Amino acid sequence: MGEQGKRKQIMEAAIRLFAEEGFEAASMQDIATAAGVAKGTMYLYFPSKEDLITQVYRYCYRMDVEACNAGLDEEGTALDKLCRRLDNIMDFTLSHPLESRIERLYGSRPGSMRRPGDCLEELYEDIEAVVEEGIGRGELKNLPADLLAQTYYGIATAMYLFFQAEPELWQSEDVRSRCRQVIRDSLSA
Amino acid sequence: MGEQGKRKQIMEAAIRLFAEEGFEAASMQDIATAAGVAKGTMYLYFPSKEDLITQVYRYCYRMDVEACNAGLDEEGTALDKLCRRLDNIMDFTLSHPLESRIERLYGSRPGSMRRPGDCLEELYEDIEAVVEEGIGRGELKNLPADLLAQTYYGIATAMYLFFQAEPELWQSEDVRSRCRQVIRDSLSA
Amino acid sequence: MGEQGKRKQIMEAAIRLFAEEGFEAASMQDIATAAGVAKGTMYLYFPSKEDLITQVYRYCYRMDVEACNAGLDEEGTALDKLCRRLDNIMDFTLSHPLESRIERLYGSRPGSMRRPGDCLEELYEDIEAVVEEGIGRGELKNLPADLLAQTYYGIATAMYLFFQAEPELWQSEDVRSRCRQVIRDSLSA
Amino acid sequence: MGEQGKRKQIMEAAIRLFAEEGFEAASMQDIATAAGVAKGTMYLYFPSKEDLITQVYRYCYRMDVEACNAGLDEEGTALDKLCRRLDNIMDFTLSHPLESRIERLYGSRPGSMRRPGDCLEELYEDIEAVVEEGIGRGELKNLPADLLAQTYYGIATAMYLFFQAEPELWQSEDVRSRCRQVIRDSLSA
DNA sequence: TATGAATGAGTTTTCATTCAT
DNA sequence: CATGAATGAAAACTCATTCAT
Repeated sequence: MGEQGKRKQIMEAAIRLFAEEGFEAASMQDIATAAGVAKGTMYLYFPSKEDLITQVYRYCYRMDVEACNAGLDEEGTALDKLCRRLDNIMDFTLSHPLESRIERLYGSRPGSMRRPGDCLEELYEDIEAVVEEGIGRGELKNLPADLLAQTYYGIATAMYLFFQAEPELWQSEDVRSRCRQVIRDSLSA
Repeated sequence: MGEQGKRKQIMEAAIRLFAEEGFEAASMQDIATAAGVAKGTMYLYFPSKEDLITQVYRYCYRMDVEACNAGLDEEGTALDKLCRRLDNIMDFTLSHPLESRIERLYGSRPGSMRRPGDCLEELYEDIEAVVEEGIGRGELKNLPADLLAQTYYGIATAMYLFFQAEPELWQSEDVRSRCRQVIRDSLSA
Repeated sequence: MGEQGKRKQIMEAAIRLFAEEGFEAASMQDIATAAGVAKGTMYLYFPSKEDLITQVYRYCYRMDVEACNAGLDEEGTALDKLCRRLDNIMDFTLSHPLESRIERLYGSRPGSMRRPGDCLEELYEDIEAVVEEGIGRGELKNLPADLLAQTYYGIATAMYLFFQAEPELWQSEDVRSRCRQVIRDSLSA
Repeated sequence: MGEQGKRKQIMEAAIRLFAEEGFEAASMQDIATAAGVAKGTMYLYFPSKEDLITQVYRYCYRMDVEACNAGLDEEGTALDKLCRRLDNIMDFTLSHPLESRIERLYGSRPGSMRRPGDCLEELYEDIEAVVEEGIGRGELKNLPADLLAQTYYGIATAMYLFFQAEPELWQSEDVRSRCRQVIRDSLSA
């Protein structure tokens, strides 16, 4: 028992410390201590700190992608899908603030542009696919699909940053529907 | 001559290295070398690295704020002001990619929420003031002013990140007007 | 094996270098090299240079106190105790010149008066207790006990500094008895 | 005016800062600032910090020697001279605590044994001359003259350290005469 | 003479990584 | 597998000293 439990302990401690202190300020020793393992043990599961960071990021990113894509195919139109996605994002973000902070920290990491494959690509592709279809159908504005996708992502990010600070506001169905309306208005043709 | 030239050299080297490598990865020695001064000279102009970071940030931030607010009062409605602001942001960002990167890096620094007075406050206040007025006049959607302001900011950020990658697209008046339309649609009542 | 051997190596190297070069002039690197360990290893055993200094001092001080107090209760009168103590001091000092130099260096460190608990207190108290008793019995001169104690300490220090330079002289029982006589004459009523 | 005034300002500031902070902790900049001159000016009057330290020490030392020797030839016996000297030391020390602190600091500087000519030699020689004569006359104990001189010096130092802490005690003629008696008893044959 | 900006060697300290047990 | 002592490269910062003005 616990063979891969160690790995999980390390990941969880790393998520918390990276989110709270940042990737540089959290030391391998800090994480080891928080995870209840020895420093050397870290290197049995992750070949380097850089690797740990990447794996932590990918893990958070994957959680996010999956949470965001949940139930999208139940929706008909592109706008419905994007609004559903907003709900998903918000749920994920409010229930997993550490993981969503990791994503943001990693995204603004210097040199992140030099790490192709790491960053947001799949997420953007998923959104872009929906957006492209919507543009094709004349449902969405006629702008480059990646621009629209990025715009959508920007709005969603703005909103979850806002509601992270005031989570109870998002409980109001009225507020939620008006937020969806912002999405609809901004993107629809 | 050159007395305060040294200070400028250091600031410029710091802006470039911080933007390219990040605040932690760029060492004082790196910056000194890039600025063509000795390590010790850095400390004649900036008492500590943290202080250098703060001053670099404030300098970039101030440039940004001033560029963004230029000519806003020539515009009548809140939406006009916000669209003009989008143009300003885009101009600033395309002509000063390093400075605008510094701003983003600083904003996502760990512990940045604990540094009051440093971060974006004035910028948000400027936007919020416009937004609030627009809401009051029934011109903008009836949502919390800070949420609308943050949404606007999110869209603008999304757009400038997009156009930084494809700057020539922003040259098209057609694209520009459709971008403005996204702003209008998303915020107007 | 050798686990706490490292700590000892470091302490010994530190004692030698501090005694020879002084606390400021001996760098952590110097001491590490002399101890045959890496710089980083120093910080496994001592959290800072200041801490190393304090621990080195306390170690020397404790050796001294214990050596000086040995067998004092075998002596009857205050003067006998103080003469026995002189023998002890001299033995300690001649056999541990580095340790006794550390004590003097530390005592004359700037700011040492601001470090209560560090400096000589117990040593003085021990002497003072003997002196006070001797004054009470009319055996010693009627002067403030702390003045007499300090005077005794001054004589003893003067003597060990002298005999450190000419150790073979102290081998002469004749010289020793005349030194004791100096103590007796100076303090007795 | 003030040509050599600068030199004096620097010396006085150095005496104060060295006495208060120690030779290493007081920086050339600190002293320059305290003296009201520019850093570069320091080097017009003193070729190096080490040299400044030495000159400061010699200045204090000379003051001390002169103050201590004052009026000695008015006294007849060796013991009278040594008691008079004690008065002189005490007066000097109580009126010039900084200068006397400098002497002590310098004396316990590491490497001071490697600086022949700097340290106490003349002072000891003066005392030794008196002591030798006293031994020759049978007035003082038959011990090596340098040992007796050092003992005398140790007692005097102990006393002035004591009375620096409680200066008003030294005002009592009774206390003073008993202190002189300690000197007499300890040294006389 | 006087200045103070500039220098760079040197200091303390941290931390990712290795490896013998 | 797990440990944690040991390492040393690298970082921030200080300060005596120089030198152009």
